[in-house]
Amino acid sequence: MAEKAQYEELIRQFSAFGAVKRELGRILPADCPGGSAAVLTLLGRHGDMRMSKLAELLAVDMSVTSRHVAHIADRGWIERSPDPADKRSRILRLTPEGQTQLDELSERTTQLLAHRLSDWTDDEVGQLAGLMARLRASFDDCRSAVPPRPAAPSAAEQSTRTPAITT
Amino acid sequence: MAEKAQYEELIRQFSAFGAVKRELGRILPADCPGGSAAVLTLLGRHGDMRMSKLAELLAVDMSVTSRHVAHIADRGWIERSPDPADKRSRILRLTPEGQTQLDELSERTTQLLAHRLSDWTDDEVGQLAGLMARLRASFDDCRSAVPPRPAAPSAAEQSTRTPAITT
DNA sequence: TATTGTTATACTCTATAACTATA
DNA sequence: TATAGTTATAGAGTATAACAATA
Repeated sequence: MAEKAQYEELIRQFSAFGAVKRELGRILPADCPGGSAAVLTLLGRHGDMRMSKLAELLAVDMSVTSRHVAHIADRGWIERSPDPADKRSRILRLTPEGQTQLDELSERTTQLLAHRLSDWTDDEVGQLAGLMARLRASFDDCRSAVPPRPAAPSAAEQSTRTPAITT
Repeated sequence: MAEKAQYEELIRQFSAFGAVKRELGRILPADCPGGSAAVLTLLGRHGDMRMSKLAELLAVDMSVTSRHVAHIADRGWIERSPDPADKRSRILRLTPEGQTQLDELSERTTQLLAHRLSDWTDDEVGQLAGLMARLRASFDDCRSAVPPRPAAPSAAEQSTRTPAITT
């Protein structure tokens, strides 16, 4: 358990991180904003998946996911095939054009980081990535562990989407 | 200089960090969104300053700063006094009410982090904060060092604001 | 003429709620 | 009745451009 002053310092760094995020956003292609880039990256990393799985990985509401996905589908970067096992679902898959776009994204961001972090060692980059991964994990763990009722959180409580109205 | 795969991993962590940011945003008081909180925090940390200095610390355009500042001034959390040395400028200063609001913010965010990072050591928290500070510094350095003409970047190039039209 | 700060407008990301079509 | 996904609407953050007051 750390000191309060350390948490305050950490919060300040979180806030300042926005500037880094914005600079990375500026190098994106015109019709591929951050949300689209995130979807392409996750599909490239984890392979074909359903909307709900993608929403979970993005850690945003399904409605948000739906809009990002529609945007990149309009541009032919992904295909949405019906899921034979469940006609409500759609399977998302990168098209060759999507892969090309993803390669372009990777090229640009990698190049920017290579410039900006030219004096960072391989080990330091790994440390930062590792600590940020652990940070995310610490927040994820608590999302299911903390809620009011300590026992067996329901599927609805863990869901990333707007709860349906239980009339 | 690190490997391309490491940069890609780092980018993924940057993207996932949004979930942490959003969770922190959810605990803010109703009339104190993230932008207002950032302004209060910087004024508490660095003391009285002018709009332009604040915009630089926030690393956003002055127009954005102006809106955040207007929001918290409307609530009586800061005073905007005319700068005797330059009548175009305004000096921003936390009011006692602003300090109270800032204390409340600090209390809430500290408490959330204490919960989420309960299994992090003091040293680990410090490492993450340190690496993020260095990350920001690496990006800042390049902002003034990289532009097209290598020699003596003009004031306009370093400014955080929309350049005036030079008619 | 240049700079400080404000305002108007537009774009991106997000969440909530209501809706559909399946299950 | 519950779930997968879509769409409409609203709120926050940001950037660009045009503007007023002052240097």
